[in-house]
Amino acid sequence: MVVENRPSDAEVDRIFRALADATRRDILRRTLDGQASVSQLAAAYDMSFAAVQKHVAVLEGAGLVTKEPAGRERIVRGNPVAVQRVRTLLDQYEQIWRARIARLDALLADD
Amino acid sequence: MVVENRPSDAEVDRIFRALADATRRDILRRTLDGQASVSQLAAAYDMSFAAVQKHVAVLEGAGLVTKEPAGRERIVRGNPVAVQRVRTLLDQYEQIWRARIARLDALLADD
DNA sequence: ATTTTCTACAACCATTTGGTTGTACGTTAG
DNA sequence: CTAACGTACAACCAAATGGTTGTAGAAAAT
Repeated sequence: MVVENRPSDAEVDRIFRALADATRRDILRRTLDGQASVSQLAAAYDMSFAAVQKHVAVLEGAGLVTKEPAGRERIVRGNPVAVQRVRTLLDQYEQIWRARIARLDALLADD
Repeated sequence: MVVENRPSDAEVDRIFRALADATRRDILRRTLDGQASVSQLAAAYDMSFAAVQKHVAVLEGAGLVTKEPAGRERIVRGNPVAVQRVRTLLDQYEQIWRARIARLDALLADD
């Protein structure tokens, strides 16, 4: 059974909003490439630990990343399923456009 | 010659930010499906004309939409090329994840 | 046992965002 | 010509964003 519930507007808002920041996109890249603790991530950026913590929270709130406790650390992992879902969303816009082109083609066809 | 210059961080910020609002996503859908004037768009939403005008401006700033004068109206059209570019961006995240999986597979292979 | 490390969270601040109303101006209709 | 329409733009406002510092607590290292 494929769950694949259609995401709500608010969820989509959160996903795109999370992606609308270069630091967060970089965190997503890193954690898709391999897991990292919050402090390891924080070391990579020229901002406070708390700021990076917030960025991770935004990504987590969007479902793009998961955070799992491991001793005193929190391990952050990129969520490939969520990324896939965003692509699916974008596909829908392309479908709309292709449908329009198809209609225009149909108009031009002299059958 | 394929132009396809890699978009800057700021450009990507603008694109995702533009998509992080349900009204703007709806405007994009409509204008990919078929052109519309700003006032036609405004009639579709429960907010002021000026608010819709701003949403269109955000989409235009992100390159997701173009605005062309036609008499006293401004015709808004969705830009399929920009949509395609966003998809390409998302693809890169998936590539990163697939590369990781490939590495893990290589580790497990006992050759 | 003490200190250090990693995290959580609150409080604060400047800037941006998403909305409003109001004014002004070019374009089309009567 | 005058009125109505479509747009642009400024000014304003509340809320959200992206950053900071500071405090506190749990886990690990010495």
